This record gives sequence, C-alpha cells and structure tokens, in this order.
Amino acid sequence: MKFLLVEDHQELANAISSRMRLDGHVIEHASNLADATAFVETGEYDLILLDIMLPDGDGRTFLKAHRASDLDTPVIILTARSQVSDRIGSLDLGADDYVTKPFDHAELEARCRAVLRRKAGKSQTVIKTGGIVFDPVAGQMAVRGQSVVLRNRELRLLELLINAQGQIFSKQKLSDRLFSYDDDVSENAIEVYIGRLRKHLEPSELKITTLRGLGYRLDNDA
Amino acid sequence: MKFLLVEDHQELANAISSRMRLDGHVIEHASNLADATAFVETGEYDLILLDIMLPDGDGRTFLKAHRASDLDTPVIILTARSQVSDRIGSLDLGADDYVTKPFDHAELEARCRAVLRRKAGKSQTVIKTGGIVFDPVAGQMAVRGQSVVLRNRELRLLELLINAQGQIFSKQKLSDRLFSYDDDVSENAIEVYIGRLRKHLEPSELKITTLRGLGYRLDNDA
DNA sequence: GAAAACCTGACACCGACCTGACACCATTCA
DNA sequence: TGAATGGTGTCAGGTCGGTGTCAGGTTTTC
Repeated sequence: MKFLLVEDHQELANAISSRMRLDGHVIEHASNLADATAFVETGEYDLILLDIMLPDGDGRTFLKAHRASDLDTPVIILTARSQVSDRIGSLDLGADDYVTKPFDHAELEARCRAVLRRKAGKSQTVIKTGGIVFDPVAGQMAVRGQSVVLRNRELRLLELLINAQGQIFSKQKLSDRLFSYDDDVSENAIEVYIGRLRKHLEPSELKITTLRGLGYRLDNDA
Repeated sequence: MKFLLVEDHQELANAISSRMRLDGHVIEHASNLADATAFVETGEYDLILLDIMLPDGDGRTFLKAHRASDLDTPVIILTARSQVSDRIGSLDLGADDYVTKPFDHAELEARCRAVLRRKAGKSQTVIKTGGIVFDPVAGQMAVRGQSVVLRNRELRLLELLINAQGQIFSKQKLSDRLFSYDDDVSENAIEVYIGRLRKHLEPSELKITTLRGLGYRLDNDA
C-alpha cells in the first residue's frame, strides 16, 4: 500500500513513517499543503494521513479540494485533542476517520487497516455491535433504536473502549487518553465516567467489566 | 533476549539489570546518551529500556534518532511520575510503552513481555496450549471452551508460568515477581495461589508440578 | 517416626470500587 | 449584566470482593 503523510511536525512524521514502513507500506511525506497537492497530482495513493494544522493553511481546505476533484482516496485526519465540532466538520468534508493526538501507533495502524478494509467493501464509519449503533464522528449513539445523547467525555471513553473491545484498560491508561497532561485528575473521575457510561449502555448487550486491580474491559454479552 | 538499559541512576540500573538477568536475558547498561548511541551502533538489541532524564540530554532525542534510523527495536520508556506529559509525547515519537517510576519490577517485566510478544507475533497475544486459551491482554482464559474468570494475582502467576513452561520457579522467585518489596508476604501465600490456579487448570492438560525444596513447574500432560 | 515441606478450607481485613450529591465553571439566554 | 443550564470533577460514605494468614491436615524425606 502507498500512503501519503501530510504533517509538518518533523519528529512525529518520522515516527509515523518508520512505523508504517515496518508494515510494508510505502510512505511519502509532505510537510505543507503545497507539497501535498503536488504529491497528489503526480502519484496515486491508497490512503492519506492528513494533519489539520499546517504552516500554509488548514488541512481541511486540502481535503475539500481533494474531494471536489472526485478522488476517492480515503483520508484519515490527524487532529489535536479537540472538540467534537471539529470532527463533524471534517466528516462533512469527506474524511473517513480521524485520530486525535497523542495516539498509540497501534491505534493508528488499526484505523488505517479499518479504513482500507472499509474502502474495499465500502461501508460507513458507524460501529454496530451488541445492540448499539455508535457514530463516533457525529457523536451519536443509539441503543436498540433509541437515540442516546453522550457527553464529550463519555463519548471519548466509549470510543476508546469500543475500538479495543475485550482489552483491559487500566485506569492510568484511560486517564492518559481522556485527559490532557496539565489537568491533574483523580482516579475517581474515571470510576465516575465508567459508571455514567454503564448507565447509558444498560439496555444494550455491551457491558463494562471491572477487573479489580487491573482495569476495565468492554464485553459483549451476546 | 538482549536488552539495552539506558539509565543514569546507578542503583536503579543495577536492580533492573539483576532482575532481567534472572530471566535469562543479557542486559547491557548505558548511563548516558553518548554511550547508548555507541551501544546501539555496535550491537543488536531485542528491547531498549530508556530513561527520559539523562545527564547529557533528553532520552527522547535518542528515541527520535533511533526511529529515524529505521530500526524497529521496541522501546519502553522509564519516566518519573511527575513527567506525565512525557509519557504521552513519547508514544507519539514511537515508544512502544512506558512505565512510570517508581514501578514494581513485576510490572516492568510484564510490559517487556507484552511488547516483545506484540513484536514477535504481530499482536498475536493469545496463547493456546494444553487445552486452554489464554489471553493476557484481555485477562481471560478459557479451558476447553469454558470461560474462566481469573483474578489479578492468579492471572499474573499464570502468565509467569506459561511464558516459561517447563522452567522451575522457586517460591522466592515467584514471590519476587508477584509482590513488590515493601509488602512482606509469607511463602504460604504462594502455595495458596498455586493451589487456586491448579483448581482453575484442573480440566485442562496443564499441571503445576511441585518439586519439593525447589519450586513449581508448569507441565503439559499430553 | 519425626520433622520438614506442602496443601487447603475458612476467615477477617482492607482497599478498590461504586454512587448520589454537590460545587464549580463555561456557555447560553433573557 | 445576571440568571439559567449543562457538563465536569470531587467528595464522602458505603459495599464488596480479592487477598493473605492461619490452623490443621497430608505427603515426603531422612
């Protein structure tokens, strides 16, 4: 597979590149919009990894132009920890998925695989499992047809858990992913959000299992 | 396995080294970035344990350079608790995991195993042997298709034994692995946990053999 | 046969976890 | 500008389950 990475942060770009090469992908790197446009005009890519904040403009303008030119290359947005509204904006512009920085490389790889798979079989970003329909990009969830409003934190927590269903997340890890560095949050906050999310998931077949001393795990009671 | 430990704190380095050697690993020790770079250039390592705060610079510059040189040696970051932001940033730079100081050696060992396993088997973490299916990441075990709930300590004990099947573990060694220094635990505790794990493994072909005066060993009665 | 090593059922304890209530802050609306 | 609303994290009190110890039994060793 051939990827195009559009990212101005050099270190991060190198890190991603070397990771992707390990998976056997060819990856080309543009560090601004001008370069990115030039790359796209000359080469065919299977996937584009696109940063939003770039020195010569907003990545979304690139995305818009790209979609306007009728190319259906899947695009994954790399975005800093942000509000849901940003995500929705990107979705409307035709992004296939997004990853918030900082991210695990394992997570990024998983997303890439998912998007490529999706493109092959062309379905959508919505996750359907265990009696719920979850659209992380739009920030909506429906349990047994009933629409449920999730708040920002609940949303991201569910997203984390659902993307690695069956895996144990320690409170430490959840805290790292859910909150930013500077806000020093007690472990109890995690417990509270787990509780709130549990309540939302109650009518579904998804259950959050507590593993004392280890962490939490999202299970499907089917 | 051959590890490189980059850590300037001498006592801690010694402690880690001796621990790792107990596992049969070869470990080499660099106490600054310059040495570390020299080591990496001359030798091949299966895993690098990297401290962030070093006398001649930031461990992340090393990590950066390492990744840039297209080496895929897994790296685990050792970071103090106060440097929370380092943890996250490191993942972006291509670290495979991080451990916050102070840490249990048991925990560090578990992380090392997990990372190595991930590297080796491409996220194939599930272990199938002797009629059981063991997934340490999910914290689940199934014996003959029947799911069995393991508790924290039982899980870690099984993980230890199964990763070195056929090897003898003395009670002392097991105690060191399962507990941290400060909690002073009687040898009987080990006996108890061995008993509990035995009960779980009963329907399988795995048996924990007692070697009087020596320790325990996990065997496959096929 | 005695001592050492090990096994095991029972039990009490402590800390991990849960949860309802609340104070705080930002945003929106009158 | 002030009031209202809604999301967020803390707190305190309570529950409960994993945990390690103990005592008494069994097995092995010399």
